[in-house]
Order: sequence, then C-alpha cells, then structure tokens
Amino acid sequence: MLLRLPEPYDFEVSTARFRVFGRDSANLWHEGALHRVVGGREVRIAAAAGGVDVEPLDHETRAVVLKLLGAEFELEPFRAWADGRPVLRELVPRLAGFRPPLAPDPFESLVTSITAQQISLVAALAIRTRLVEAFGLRAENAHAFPTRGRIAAASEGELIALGFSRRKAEYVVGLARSDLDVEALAPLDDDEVRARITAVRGLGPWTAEWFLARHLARPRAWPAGDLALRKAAAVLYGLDVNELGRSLDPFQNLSAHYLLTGMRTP
DNA sequence: ACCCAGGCATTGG
DNA sequence: CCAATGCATGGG
Repeated sequence: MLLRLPEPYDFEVSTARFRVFGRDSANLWHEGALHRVVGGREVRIAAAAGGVDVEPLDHETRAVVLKLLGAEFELEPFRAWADGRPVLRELVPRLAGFRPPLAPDPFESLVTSITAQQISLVAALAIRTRLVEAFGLRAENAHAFPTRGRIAAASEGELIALGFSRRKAEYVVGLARSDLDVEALAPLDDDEVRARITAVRGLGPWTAEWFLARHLARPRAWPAGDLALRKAAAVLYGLDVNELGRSLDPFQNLSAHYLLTGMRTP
C-alpha cells in the first residue's frame, strides 16, 4: 500500500543512516527495502512514487512509519529559509528530498543514544545490534527493539557480554528500571524534557538534545556537544557550534540533520 | 601497537 | 567551579 509523504521525498537519501554505519537489525536494510517490526509483525518499506510502499499497512503501522520517516517535519518553510543562507543554500538542494528519519519509540531513542556516547557510530551500532538480537523478538528478518521490561530484567553482566562498558551497562539497565515516564515527555516544553532526561544517571545534555531532535522532532533541538556537529560547524562555517546554533534559529534541528548528512554525502 | 570516534559520571584541585 | 580521568569497541 502506498503511504504518501510530502514531495519531494528521496527514500534512498533519507534512509542512508540505516545502512552506512553497519547492520541495524531493528531498522534492517534487506533486499532494497527497510524492514522494521511493528506490533510483532515485520513491515517492509520500499521506495514508491509519491511516498513509500508499506506492506502490510494497518493503522498502527501507518503511524509508526510516518514517525520513522520524519513525516512531521515541515520542510517547505525550512527550504525557503535556507535559500537565503550560506552553506545551506547549496546543501539543501544537493540533498533534495532528504527528510530526516526519527526514532519512533522514546525508550529505544534513549538506549540508542547511550550506546553511541563517546564511541564511533560504527562501533555503537555493532553493539546495539547485538543488544537487539539478544533481547528483541525476531519477526522474519528484522528484530523488534527490546522492550523496556526485557532490559529491566536483564543483568548488567549480560550487557557487558555484548560489548557494553560497565558504566553503560549500568546506564541502560538503570534507565529501564528507573521511574522516568518516557511517554509523558512528549507534551512538555524543550527545557522540561531536558531536565527530566538529564536527571537520570547516564543521560546527559547530548542525549537529551538528540531525544528532542530525533524522537520529538523539536525544531530548535541542537546537540551542541556532538563531535560531528562541532566538526561540521568548524569545517563548513568556521564557527563555534554554539554560535552557529544561535544563527540557525528556529531551524536548528533540520539544519543539524542536513549538515551532518551533507558532511558524509560527498 | 597505537589513535580516534556523534559523552558521561566521578574525582581531585 | 573547572580540569583530568576511565570507559570498551571497531576501523584506520
């Protein structure tokens, strides 16, 4: 079934994230399509004219796939705004049809960020995929991301055996067992979300900001502590990342995604 | 054998 | 309050 997305939409460019860092068993690139488990069933998402082909497509799947593919971003105002600006004026047309994908699930988003703290995304994904395959139920080819309950029931030793540092094993299990209500964050304003997230051990400013950016799709989210984003600010603008962030208001989130994707898409 | 890679908590001044 | 330190893996 066709699931429409605002045009232009380039599925290959938009989903490159799910391929370039290695095998992602929860967002699996398989036979030219993106596979993800929704409600226990494997869903196949493929390029199609006017949007994507989704099979099977039910009510829940529609919502998850729209979230996953970043349908909620308003790209038209961003493109118009970017047109008058240095760097983005060239970058946005070069990545025409790029719509940043999102993490559909809040717990998954936070755990994914913990795995990616400090180490390369290739190393982080290798570890995360081992976690997904160890604790997430498999459908056909893809695995569901492990549930919070399953992680809460795991031991730190089991995570260490998958390649987590002792600290990160504590963070992940501790988050799963914490009283943070991740579903309750969505209606809160940016600063309140930051405060609730950073109150949890192992979740710092960088993780909070990526949660705002990649799960809640907040327009002004700007992970200034991000190593790759600091490099992009220096290389593309010759600016400090915080200065650049202020100059990109109110489109910091989309700008960050375009800058990072542009940096690794020659 | 190094060194770096999309952080964070902890410790010591 | 700011600087230094350890962390584990994958790739160069």
